Amino acid sequence: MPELPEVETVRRGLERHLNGQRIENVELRRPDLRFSFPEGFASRLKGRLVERIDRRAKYLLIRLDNGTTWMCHLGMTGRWTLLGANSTQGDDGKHDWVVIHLENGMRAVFSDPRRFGFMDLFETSEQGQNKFLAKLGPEPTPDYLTPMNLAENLRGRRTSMKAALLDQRTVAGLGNIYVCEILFRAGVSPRRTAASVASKLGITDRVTRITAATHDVIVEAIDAGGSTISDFVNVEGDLGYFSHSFQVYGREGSPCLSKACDATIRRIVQSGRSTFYCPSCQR
DNA sequence: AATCTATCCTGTTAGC
DNA sequence: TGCTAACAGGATAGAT
Repeated sequence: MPELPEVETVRRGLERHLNGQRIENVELRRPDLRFSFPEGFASRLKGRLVERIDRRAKYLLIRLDNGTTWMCHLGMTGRWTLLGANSTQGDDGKHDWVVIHLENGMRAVFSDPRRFGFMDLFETSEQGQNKFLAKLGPEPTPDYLTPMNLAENLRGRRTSMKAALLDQRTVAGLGNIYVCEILFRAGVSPRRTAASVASKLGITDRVTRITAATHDVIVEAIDAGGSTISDFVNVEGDLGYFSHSFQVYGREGSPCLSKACDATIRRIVQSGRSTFYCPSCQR
């Protein structure tokens, strides 16, 4: 499944192949994915030049030459594949919903079996008003996420730390796996309330540790994504390349990997999602 | 106002 | 062996 580093890898791959290319034709093979495509979607893309591609959280933002942005979210199983003019490789057909025909004869194919992905079009100048982007919190990188603004976003909230970090208004782009890993590295229990982590008095040790753990996990994951998936074309499967580094995710019943800890990783359900944590290391 | 729950979807896997 | 049920999860709408 595409996690943030894979979205970033896809961004780089799309940028490499789509930048400067004109969209010659767009095939829409169904009227919706997670949501309906916007009105006139295919015709509004047709004839446009791709200027560059940005990313915000897990959203791909494809900038077109007429001042519009084509937004794409990969959902759970969304994938872009670049195919040469005569190639059918990597094209399973069954879940290929959007086919972009480029001027140079290549095709960019969006497939998504579970259809949790979605696309949108908006005026780039009105990006701040886009409903998907408007409420997002800071990116999980040092330039944006600081102990100060994390503390502000947690202060007074009665919800659990797990739920607070999954909330895209707290930090943008974190998913279930990352939140589990971040809280383990920070040594903070996922069950602890946000309010107890960010005291009224100011920045706490826990806030500092969560901030640093977030920066580190994201950087490592992006590096792992970048090094493992070297070429975006014909990406192999959805297996988590970062998964070999998991300390807690999916390790229920296995020993904690911290030195001198003999506890067992536990799984609980919070907000309808699995949480993995070490009851001894995370307090 | 904040926070919880159900919903969407289907391939994979665990259990009987 | 073959069936069913649980599970995965981002973001939204609606309920509390």
